[in-house]
Amino acid sequence: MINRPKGTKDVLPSDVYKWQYVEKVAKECLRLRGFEEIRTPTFESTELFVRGVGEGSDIVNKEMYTFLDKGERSLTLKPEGTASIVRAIIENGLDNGAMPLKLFTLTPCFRYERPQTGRFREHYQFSIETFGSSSPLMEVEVIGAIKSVLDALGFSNYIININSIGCKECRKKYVDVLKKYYYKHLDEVCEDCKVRYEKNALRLLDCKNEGCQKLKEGAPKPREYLCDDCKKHFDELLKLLDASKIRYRINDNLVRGIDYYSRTVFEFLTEEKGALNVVCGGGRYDGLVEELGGKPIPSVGVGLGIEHLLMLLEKNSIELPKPVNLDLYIATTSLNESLKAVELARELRALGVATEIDTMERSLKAQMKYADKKEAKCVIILGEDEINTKSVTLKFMQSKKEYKVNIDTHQNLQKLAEIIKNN
RNA sequence: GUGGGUGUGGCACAGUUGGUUAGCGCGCCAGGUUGUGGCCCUGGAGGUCGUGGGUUCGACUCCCACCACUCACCCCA
Repeated sequence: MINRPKGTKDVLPSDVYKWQYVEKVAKECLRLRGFEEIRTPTFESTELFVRGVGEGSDIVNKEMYTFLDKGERSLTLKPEGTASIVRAIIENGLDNGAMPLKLFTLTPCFRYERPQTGRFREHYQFSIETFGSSSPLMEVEVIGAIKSVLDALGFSNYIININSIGCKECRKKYVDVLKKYYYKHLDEVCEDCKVRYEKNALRLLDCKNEGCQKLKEGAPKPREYLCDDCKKHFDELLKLLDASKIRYRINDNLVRGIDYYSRTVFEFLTEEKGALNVVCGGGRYDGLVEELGGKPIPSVGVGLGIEHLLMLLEKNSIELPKPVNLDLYIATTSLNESLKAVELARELRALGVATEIDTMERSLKAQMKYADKKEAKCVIILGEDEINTKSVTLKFMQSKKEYKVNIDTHQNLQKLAEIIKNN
């Protein structure tokens, strides 16, 4: 027995409609705001992520699916979506086009980590990426866009947390101060924090260990060390959010795990434990395009995990609308009848009626049961009488309403299709 | 990478002082009026009890190892 690889998931027919619905809603929300879709490869040169995501990050250090292809090229399955999009922009010269660029994408992401609730080795990320604006208006645009998706799905059980970690310059100063503060207490701090101190000191701020909380409380915060420009940017952003009636909470301990963020970082947080507590997260990454070899173009983006979102919707008892998959089932009990059914089905499908016919040569009872299981909207039994009189009884499974309909002319078939659609 | 939990037909489970044909529910297939579903009844298919060793006259039940899944941590969507 071959099983699915660890950390992957089968989306079964009974659940696919949820994915389709979320995708449809998300794409429509973004389209309404002038965003365009972009699609990039599933794998990229390893170098792209090493430079984009950051050499110091855990994603690059221990979580990437990296392999050599037969031409000895080092490739990596996307661990996140942003670097790939930035590469595509530079490579295709979109950075020379109209600004701002407002893009969205839906892409699988791969990270080699131990799976747990809401966390997989392959997951789908819906992300929004914008380029060209250094104004806080763009943060509001991006936050507003992803919020509109959640609104449209009826999900509001989150709090927007926001913070500024400063630009390269003021962050460097801040990290020095932070390390100086922690230096004296390194023996009191948990093992993880010791590692953080060395590798990524900013992350000291989101340690959840009980013993570290008190020290964390007293630690200096990024906002206290912002340069004038960064401070102004953040203040304006808050004003704009207020004016947009977007509710948020400043969280001085909010930092993010990917190196490319600058100034604004934000997360939509829920009450859930563990990985599920983040609905989506993002921020500004002004240096990334240049870092990857393009022009110095400022950027803001956000990513949302589809599996996360679906689990959260379920936990919040939010039901997504289930479409009618099958409009009509045509039952037959002989090969001759089946031949006629094939013909009738072809014409009705051309009229947009989702139609299924028997392919098992089963009894009428078995076929009715099957139509019931498949939640067919209605059924026609096509027997010798019907074929001879060119007239069928259309039965609606739920209401049990029945209609006598002639199937002799194309016009009558159109009528039949109308009846199915309108009931 | 670290720590905990669990592993019995497609799914959810019962099955312990170890005893000989391994059970139930749902699902699936067929039949119960030869042209009609959802309820009910009957029958059927389907399991080397995660895998490999060990203890024993005998193991789904005890021991060991491995594997898988799962939850939490690190990290992250």
